[in-house]
Amino acid sequence: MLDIKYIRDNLDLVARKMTERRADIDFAGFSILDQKRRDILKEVEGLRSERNNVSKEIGRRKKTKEDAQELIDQMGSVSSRIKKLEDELKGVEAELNDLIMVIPNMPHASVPAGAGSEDNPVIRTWGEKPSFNFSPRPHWEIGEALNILDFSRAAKIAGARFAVYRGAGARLERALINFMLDLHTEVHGYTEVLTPYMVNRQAMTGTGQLPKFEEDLFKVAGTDYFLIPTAEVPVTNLHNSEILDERDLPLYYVSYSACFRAEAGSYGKDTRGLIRQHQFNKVEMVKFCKPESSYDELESLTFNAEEVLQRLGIAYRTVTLCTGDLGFSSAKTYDVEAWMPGQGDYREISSCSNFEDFQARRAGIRFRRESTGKVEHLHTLNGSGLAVGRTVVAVLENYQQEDGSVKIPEVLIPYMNGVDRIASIK
RNA sequence: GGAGAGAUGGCUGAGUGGCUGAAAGCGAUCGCCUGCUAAGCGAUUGUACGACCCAAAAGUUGUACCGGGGGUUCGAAUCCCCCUCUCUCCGCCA
Repeated sequence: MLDIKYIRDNLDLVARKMTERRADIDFAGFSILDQKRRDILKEVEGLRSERNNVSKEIGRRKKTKEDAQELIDQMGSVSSRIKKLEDELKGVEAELNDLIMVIPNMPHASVPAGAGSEDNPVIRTWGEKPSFNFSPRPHWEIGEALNILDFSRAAKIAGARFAVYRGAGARLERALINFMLDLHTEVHGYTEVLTPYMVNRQAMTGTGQLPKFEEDLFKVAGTDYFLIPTAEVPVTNLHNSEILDERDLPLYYVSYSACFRAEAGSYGKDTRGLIRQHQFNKVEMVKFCKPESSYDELESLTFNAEEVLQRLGIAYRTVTLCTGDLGFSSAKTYDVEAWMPGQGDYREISSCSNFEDFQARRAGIRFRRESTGKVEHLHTLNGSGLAVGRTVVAVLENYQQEDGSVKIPEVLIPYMNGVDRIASIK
């Protein structure tokens, strides 16, 4: 969330940025509630102060056996007035909170204005798209022909938007997970964590999935648990309500997790294949850092994600999300899009974001700056490193051979127990 | 699932109705002392939200906060109720 004082002092700027983001926020209502809250607070605090003083005097008189009944009677009415104001205050604060929690983050000054994904500028491209002397097939055809992906049996046991991996397919998914985790822990300096896949409402609120996007989540019936849509949620919330030491920053975490998304509102989109599943695997990088370094950290985070594709030898491009395409909690996001020959298009395979202090304020994640002794909200970032299912898509489609087999990228061969090609047995 | 014990500041831990934002110890920071280190001595060691002041910072001041929520009371860390979490024992279980 945004700092309430910041909104109050920069109302016009915030309102303008929210329009760019296409977020419809009731700022007039905000101002009224904010003023009302402070008015009530002023009165109630004055009365509480009075009550504290008089109560002390009552205590003193009782000790010296003086009569205090008059003061006690007097405080009775003050207390009931306080109670009434406190109830009122609670209501106003709840309303104000409801409003503030659905205001998205402010886009960073470097984020280009735009309406949607078609306005995202490409900032770099890497690698050569493979050329085929046959027409490249989509991964679901390759995978089903090799009997390594099975969508119809997945539909039988779960439904649409699920997949069963089999044999070398399952091994490929696992190989990619291990390859990515090893790269980020051994080369890029991240600490691996393995977290719960279900979290409570507070954690979901901390990273911004709640209260606004509950319909995108799976909720576990009969409990107050939600299935995580990304490891960002448990990992970022690892430090919620903490004050970290400045010397411990930056913190780098990498976490493999299954991810669960309801995909409400995406009916008809990517209905075939592994691109859009209710459950998929992802290796996620999360950083906690000081405000002054978060944009440098965003660059290195994005390069860390890109390096996975470079080592796999898969062409990609990186785009900056424009204001209209930016996620709710993000101040700036780069999407890395891998070339997928079977789709004939670049597809998002990683999304790297700087949330600045937006999540840190929601989740209460702070650090103490040694030079001033003051606590400040730190900055959080995260990025996929990478979405594993989509990486399988990229490998199958980029490394497909005319005979229907799929070569295994060099770096994955050790993770595939020496297998360098997936071919159908018959 | 049953029975019991707990939750207090960076940590340990006192505190059973008012003088407690909270003893004491540890740790940390600064200073003194000191060939070096250690020891010793002294000081410091909240967070949030308001108000005042204000370019800002600083400062002054008020309120709240002892797991979370509600209640009793003139007054609650302290009494009562509900919830969450942790620990121990029994049962069950991968």
